[in-house]
Amino acid sequence: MDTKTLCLGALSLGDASGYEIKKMFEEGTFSHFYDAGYGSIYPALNRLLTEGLVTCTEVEQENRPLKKVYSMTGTGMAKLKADLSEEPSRDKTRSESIVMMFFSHLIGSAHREEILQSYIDYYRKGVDCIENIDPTGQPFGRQFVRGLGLAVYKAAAKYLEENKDLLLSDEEERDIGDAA
Amino acid sequence: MDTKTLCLGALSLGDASGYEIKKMFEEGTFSHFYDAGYGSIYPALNRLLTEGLVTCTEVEQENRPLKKVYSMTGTGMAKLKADLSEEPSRDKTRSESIVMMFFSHLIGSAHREEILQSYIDYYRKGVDCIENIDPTGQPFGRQFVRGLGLAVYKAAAKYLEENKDLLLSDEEERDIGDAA
DNA sequence: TTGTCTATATATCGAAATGATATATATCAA
DNA sequence: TTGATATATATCATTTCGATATATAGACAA
Repeated sequence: MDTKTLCLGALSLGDASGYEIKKMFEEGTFSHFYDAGYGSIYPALNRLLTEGLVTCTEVEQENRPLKKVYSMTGTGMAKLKADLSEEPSRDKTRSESIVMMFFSHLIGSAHREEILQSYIDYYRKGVDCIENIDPTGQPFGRQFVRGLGLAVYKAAAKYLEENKDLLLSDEEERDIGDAA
Repeated sequence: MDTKTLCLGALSLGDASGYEIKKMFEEGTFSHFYDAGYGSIYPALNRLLTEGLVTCTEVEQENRPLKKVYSMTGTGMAKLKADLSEEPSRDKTRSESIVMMFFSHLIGSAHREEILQSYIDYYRKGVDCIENIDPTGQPFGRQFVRGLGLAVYKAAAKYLEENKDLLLSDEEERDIGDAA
């Protein structure tokens, strides 16, 4: 599974431009479980075009630049279903915030507080964002994923808030303090 | 922050070979918050060598191939601290399992069950793995991260187990069933 | 003996992704 | 006029990915 598959998935929800698909990854439909940027979305859409899995229509807009709207072909839908029927590979995660908390003995306490507060905010905003999605009438899988995101984000926010003292307390062997 | 920084972080915990560092990403120290493979670890180590941030000693072993053990230099430690003191970029996540659950209306019910069960097992194993790490005497940040991982993994496993009916129930508008 | 599997090790490569940036069409404020 | 914002498409040097290769061993089955 690669960005092509996710673009097909996005288009299975309705025709969209590259920019709109990026929005879905950014702070929308897919944001809490799949990450992709312009540098992979546009090449993926071009590959899908070349392979006949999507079609593309240029649309003129008022007060806005020209827009390319992509649609799935029947072959594209078949490919999406085939990809979804494979064995999933393992989850991939990279969190610089957690790395910094792991090595928090190597950084100053002001930075530590900053990272922690930003991370709490990130999860609280994520909870709000997911809660604002109305699950009514959506496919069961989509409702399930919404609930999973909520459960995880709430648990993370709760833990971060309740255990901040552990992260922020000073260790006797810390070799840099507020002087850093 | 890139794989070089994480390799420096790994070496701040003690000298190690490329293979041992990979193990830390795979099912060890970093596995639930930072992902990296051989294809990025070895080039990163070579770049660190070129830049004088690590040194490397070849060690002969009995019944085992030659091993290259890497150590941090003082410059390497300074670089690690500098990297850890920057603003963290946003978390990156990719979960094919969740993608498949999101589009579960497009796949057969046997595959749905399989994915769900594998995902529950994955989280349950993660909980066991983290619980087996003894937090005693570790830096507070490391203890904090262990607790965060536990909180999140438990919440995910709990949700998955308690809501499996939602994912596995049939929708009237499903256009493929067990025939796929 | 060969093949397969496992574990410990280092390494590589074509394809994909990254992060930053560029460009374009608009609007608005300083 | 410049800078910021929003909507849009696109690109590029660098890094990463996933699979694979190679090496040193040992164990086991055909």
